[in-house]
Amino acid sequence: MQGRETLLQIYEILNGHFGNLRWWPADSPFEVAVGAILTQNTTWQSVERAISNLKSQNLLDQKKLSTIPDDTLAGLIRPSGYYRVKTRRLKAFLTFLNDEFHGNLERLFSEDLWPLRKKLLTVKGIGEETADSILLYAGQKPVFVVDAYTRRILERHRIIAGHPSYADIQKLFMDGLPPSVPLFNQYHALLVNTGKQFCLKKKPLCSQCPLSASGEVLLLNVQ
DNA sequence: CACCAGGCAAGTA
DNA sequence: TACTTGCATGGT
Repeated sequence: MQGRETLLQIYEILNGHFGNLRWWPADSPFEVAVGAILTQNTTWQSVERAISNLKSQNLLDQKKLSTIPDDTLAGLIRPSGYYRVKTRRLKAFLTFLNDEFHGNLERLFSEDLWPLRKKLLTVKGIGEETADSILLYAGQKPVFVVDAYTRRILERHRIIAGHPSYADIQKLFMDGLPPSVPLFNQYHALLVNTGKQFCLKKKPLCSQCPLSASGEVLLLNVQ
C-alpha cells in the first residue's frame, strides 16, 4: 500500500482550490456533537434551522436538553428530518453522557481515542461517521471521518475499487497521512465541498473537478 | 412529478 | 457478510 504521496497530492490540489474552510462552525463542542447527530443523511442547511431553534430557546446544553420532553425536542428539530428517530438518538447520547461521564464532555474526551470510539459506537444512533465526527470536530482527536462523498469521490476517480468498508477507507487515509487534527479536519471538509460541487449523485461534474482538472494521475487501488 | 441530502439500526438470507 | 427497509423535512 503506497498511497502516501497520492493522498497528500489530492489534499494539496483540493486545498489549493478551496483554501482553508474552517469547518464545523459551532459555539461549543456540545453543539458539534448535537449537530453530528442531526446531520445524519440531511443537508447542513436543514440542521442549522434545528440548531437555531434550540438556541432560540436556550436549550443547547446538556442539562436542559436531557430534561425536556421528547415531543418538545422533536418539534424543535423537526426541520432536520427523521425528527422522531433523531430525538431518540440525541436522548440516547445524553443518557450515555450522563451515565458514563457525569454529563461532562470534557471528561468524555479525556479518554483515549480508540477505546472511546468503541464506547460511542455502543450508543444507539451513533454509527462510525457520527462517532468520528464527534471525536474529531468536537474532541480534537486525530481520527479520519469517512462519509458518502468521500466514498463517491474515491470511486469516481478510481482511487478505490470494489466495495471497501468504512474501516478500509479510514485506514487508507490514516495509514497514508500524518495523524494531524487540523489536517484531518480540513481534508474531510475539502472532500465534502468537492462532493457538493462536483460529485453529486446525479450530476457528476467530474471534468470540472479540481482532481480531474489537475491532470495528475491519481490511480491508487486499495486491496 | 421524481430524486436527493455530511446515516443508522434492525431484519433477512 | 451483504443486501433491504424505515425514518421525514426541505430543496432542486
